[in-house]
Amino acid sequence: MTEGDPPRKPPTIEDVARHIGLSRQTISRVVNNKGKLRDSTRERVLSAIQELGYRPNSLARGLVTSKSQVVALIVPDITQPFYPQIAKGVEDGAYEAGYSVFLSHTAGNVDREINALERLQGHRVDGVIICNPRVDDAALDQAINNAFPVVLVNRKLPGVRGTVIWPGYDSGSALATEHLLQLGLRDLIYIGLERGHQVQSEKIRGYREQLERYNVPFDSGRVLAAVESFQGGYEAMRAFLERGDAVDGVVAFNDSIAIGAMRAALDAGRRIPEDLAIIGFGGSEVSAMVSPSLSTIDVPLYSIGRTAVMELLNLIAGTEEQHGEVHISPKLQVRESTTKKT
Amino acid sequence: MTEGDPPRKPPTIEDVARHIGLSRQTISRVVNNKGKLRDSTRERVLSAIQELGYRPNSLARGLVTSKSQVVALIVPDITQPFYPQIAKGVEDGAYEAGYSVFLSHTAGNVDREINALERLQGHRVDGVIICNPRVDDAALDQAINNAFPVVLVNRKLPGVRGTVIWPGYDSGSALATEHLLQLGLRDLIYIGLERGHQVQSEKIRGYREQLERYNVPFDSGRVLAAVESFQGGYEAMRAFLERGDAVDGVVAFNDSIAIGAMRAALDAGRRIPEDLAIIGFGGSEVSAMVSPSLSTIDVPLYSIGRTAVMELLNLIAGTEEQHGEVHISPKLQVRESTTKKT
DNA sequence: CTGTTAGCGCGTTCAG
DNA sequence: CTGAACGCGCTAACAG
Repeated sequence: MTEGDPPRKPPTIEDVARHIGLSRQTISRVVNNKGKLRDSTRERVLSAIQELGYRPNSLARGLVTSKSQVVALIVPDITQPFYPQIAKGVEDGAYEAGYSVFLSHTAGNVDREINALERLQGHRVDGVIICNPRVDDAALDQAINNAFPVVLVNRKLPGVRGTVIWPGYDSGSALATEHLLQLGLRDLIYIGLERGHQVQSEKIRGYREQLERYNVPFDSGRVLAAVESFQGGYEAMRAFLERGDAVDGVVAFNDSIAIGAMRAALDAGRRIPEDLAIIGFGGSEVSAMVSPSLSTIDVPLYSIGRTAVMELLNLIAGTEEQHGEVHISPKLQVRESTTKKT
Repeated sequence: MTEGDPPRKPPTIEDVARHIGLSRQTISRVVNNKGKLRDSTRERVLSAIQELGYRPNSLARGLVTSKSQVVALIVPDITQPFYPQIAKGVEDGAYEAGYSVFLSHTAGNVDREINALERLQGHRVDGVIICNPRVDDAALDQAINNAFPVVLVNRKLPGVRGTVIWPGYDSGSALATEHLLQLGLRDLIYIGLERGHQVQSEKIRGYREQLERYNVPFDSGRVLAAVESFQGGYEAMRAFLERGDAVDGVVAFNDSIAIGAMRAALDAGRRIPEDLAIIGFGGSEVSAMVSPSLSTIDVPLYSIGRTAVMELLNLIAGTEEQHGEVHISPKLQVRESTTKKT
């Protein structure tokens, strides 16, 4: 019966105004809670809005206010661990503040990252959070200066505006290493990534510091390079074990690698943790699900996300310095993989 | 030196026009590739755009075209398995089509879901994808009819416009069950959720059908209710084992529950798969990382996400019926937890 | 307390 | 092929 009601245009503020014989401005006032107006008027307007199902058009509003009430989160790949939790923190914080959030993922591709940035610029987002940015400093700087405030997660950008959220990779790694050292283990190895980037080098720094603190010589030959995955950890560990060098403890770059390494060790007949203790990094859900469960460095991802939006909203509101660094401390989470049974 | 350059307003189309002494219209034409114009003119415009760093204002554009080039994805919780992969599929599809995507998560809260829908309505998004909607049919119907096209994932909505993407839960569950039955197992149990919802009942249907096909009586006392988590699976399995009833095979609602159950069985001294075979559902990454690795029903989440956007873009373009159901078939993934060693 | 007048930046007519 | 006028829906100034 209902005749084809194709894209029926939504009601405008004008429609509401005419519906009750008032001016647009009055409607606008009650919608935005600005200025004083009679309660009875407010009531009438509110019920008219209700009746017509009026929703203020954010596009029009943004056009005049130069504020879109939108922020964006750029991640390399939302399916990778870390990002979903960060995204949740961002979403929650934004939601509470009345902001909507764009999600863009870049597939670790610089061009796509730049492209996303430009598109967001077109949408006039009020601010952007970028996780593990791949673009170079100049591009970032340009975006920050010309388009919108930026919060960086996992990337330090010296001399550039924008706030940086930086999980304490060095301290976390130190925590992990010290934990093994306190267990009396001395033949440690580190399984990291192929190419050193900022995160990797910080983690190795923490590892090395603790080694030296315990008077264990740091041997770069005992820092293995692995592909960033379960498989990568497996391969690296298997290859190392075949060398026959002594090892009683493994510090891994992240949980996936750690679990891969653990699996390889088990397959090679090592008992965990009796023969070999392993500790990961990240505090992923998986770490509790594997058997033996994996000790790890718990990174408070959700609060990283939340902190990131809060900082961003501050930047947007202009109530804060244009740059700064927020450090977030990870915690040691001890599980079976480093617990000698008594 | 650069004097405080606070929110320097971005250049408008007018700025570009004046910069090279042409009219706005000309600029607009080259930006939108409409109408014919001299190549030399196009060149000049393009380089001016480049030089000034001009980005068309999507807000203004959307205001006049009634198209925002934005779609939204609503999920209960982006940190739950499934959603990140779906989100990635959505993002990729949208990106290629020149759309940006809003992500909103609802924490499984109906009010927040409605709120998100309204906010998106305000942003004049061109369409919305909702995963596991919690809102009632009426609210959905209202949104669909008055605001934007909707694609539903994991929710059948009879008699309502909008496209539905429905993974074959029944066939997947049947696949899992049949797999165990073919292994010669007959004392099966099913570990599902507390409260039956659409997905749960479909899965149980597939389970039951296969049981009957193999002349194994279906006993509702052997359908366990668990909280949807690793812990939940663990508890349910532990409680069941304490009852002492015979069991040689477990079909689980999802991978987390399956892994929890597996852990409980191992803790109770059962060997897997020798004493007990377990199969999950979902094809999560974890399933390959646990030991023994978990057989599962692999759901092509990425392509579900991709399919969802494609359908949505079709709806937006109006080139397609206003409703329909797209079924996606999951596949059996055999791993150690159901592989008798020979 | 409420109404009137301007644009915000852009695409779309319609004349040149 | 190009320029001028109009309006998308809304808020910010001013009036009244």
